[in-house]
Amino acid sequence: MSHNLDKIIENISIDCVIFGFEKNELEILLIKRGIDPFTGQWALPGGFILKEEELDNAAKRILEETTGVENIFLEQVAAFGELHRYPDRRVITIGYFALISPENYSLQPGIDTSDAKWVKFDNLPILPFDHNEIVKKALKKLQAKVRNKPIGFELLPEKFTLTQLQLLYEKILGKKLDKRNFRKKILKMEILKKLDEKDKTTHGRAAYLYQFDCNAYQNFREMGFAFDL
Amino acid sequence: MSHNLDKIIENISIDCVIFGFEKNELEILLIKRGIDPFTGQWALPGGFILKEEELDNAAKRILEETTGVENIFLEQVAAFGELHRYPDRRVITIGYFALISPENYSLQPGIDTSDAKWVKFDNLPILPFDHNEIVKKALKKLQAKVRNKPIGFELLPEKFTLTQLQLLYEKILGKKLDKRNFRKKILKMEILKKLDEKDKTTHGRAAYLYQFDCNAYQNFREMGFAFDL
DNA sequence: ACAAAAGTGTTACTGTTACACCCATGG
DNA sequence: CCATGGGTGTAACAGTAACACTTTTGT
Repeated sequence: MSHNLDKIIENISIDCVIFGFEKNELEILLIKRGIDPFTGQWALPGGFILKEEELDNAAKRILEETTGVENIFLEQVAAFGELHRYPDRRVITIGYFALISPENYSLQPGIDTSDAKWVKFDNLPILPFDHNEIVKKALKKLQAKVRNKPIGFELLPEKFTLTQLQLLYEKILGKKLDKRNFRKKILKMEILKKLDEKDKTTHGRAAYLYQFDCNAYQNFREMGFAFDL
Repeated sequence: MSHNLDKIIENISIDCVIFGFEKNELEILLIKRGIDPFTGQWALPGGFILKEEELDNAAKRILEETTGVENIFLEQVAAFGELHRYPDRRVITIGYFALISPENYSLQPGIDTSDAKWVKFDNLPILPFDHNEIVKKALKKLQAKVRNKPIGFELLPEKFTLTQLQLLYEKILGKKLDKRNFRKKILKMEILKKLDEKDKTTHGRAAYLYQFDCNAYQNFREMGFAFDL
């Protein structure tokens, strides 16, 4: 059921790019639109801002209402305002993005949405509006972020192997990394706790599981890496 | 004279953070508001988007109409949408920023603007709306940019000394840099042409003047520095 | 001749890259 | 016992950081 038109700002919307990582694949969360324009097409979860609502809250609310994913931290990407990006009238949209671990959330399509699913990033279809543009920019932002701050906590299950973590980085950056160098680098940060358990689901030798050390991790993220002149 | 209200989108505005560098000081371009709210106060140049206008063009037009500065490249910072940032009604603003060399532009206050001037960044007054927030975020973006790509072309006069360039970097980054290391680093990029002329306006020993080598500079900027994992 | 700013190299250290083999496990 | 993926070290190289004195010029 759509929101009352009186309560929304007609010319500004929000669209969310939600990245997930599952079965060693980078994914993105799409919804099937339940209203015009583009009813029935897969698109980014999005919606309009209420007149009395902060932007960040609007993003959270819209994501929850359309996909059931709640209580996550969304970050702004940019505003997108091409003249005819929205067919009916002039609508400028503000892109948001987030990283989550799909297995921790169950999808429940809601307002204006008839379905919701994770799609492999590599198989992303052509999306309506300028949604492919938004995804592209969100990915760039994510790549820039990965170079500055450690990432992964949000995308991986609680326990994971170093190989999984490396695959995640490779998917985000779109290139292969050296196993030994990657491990050295990531372990030197001292944000990982090695567990006694091993992951036995894989074929060959069992791999040790790791956990993020939340305190160290948070410190690191707040400071960022120092890329100083 | 204000634009016709029918032609603008009421709920979305643009505000511009224009950085300059003059007499070894980082500056910012402010206008004196000629209309409510906040008539008579110094603020960022800003205005509303026309219904049939691209965002980037709107930013250019607004900057030109309010300050006389034209034909420069503006880059988006972010959208700012706090509930009561604009007193009369809900207005979400999109921040833009640019770097220019003040001496190359003459200021001509225009629409809705009674004056325009450069203000030292260190003496920035308290600005109306959330303009101080916008400036803060624009500076962060500028700092991030400086770490990725060479900068300066836009902010310095055609001919400049290495000391001037270093001061510019120090002002942007807000810290002292080592003279020898700075020179080594910047010269190794091979984006500067050493001239035969010297700058005799200073007190002590005269310094050689340099120019940017536009081709090399553009290449460098497009590629960015490689901060690879 | 003195005050002011320009210019210039070296060394130690730190981080990055490239690279190949043995190990544990399940089937 | 073999196929599969896990795990490990080192050496060359590149970049960064710390550091102080001499040179040129105008007054």
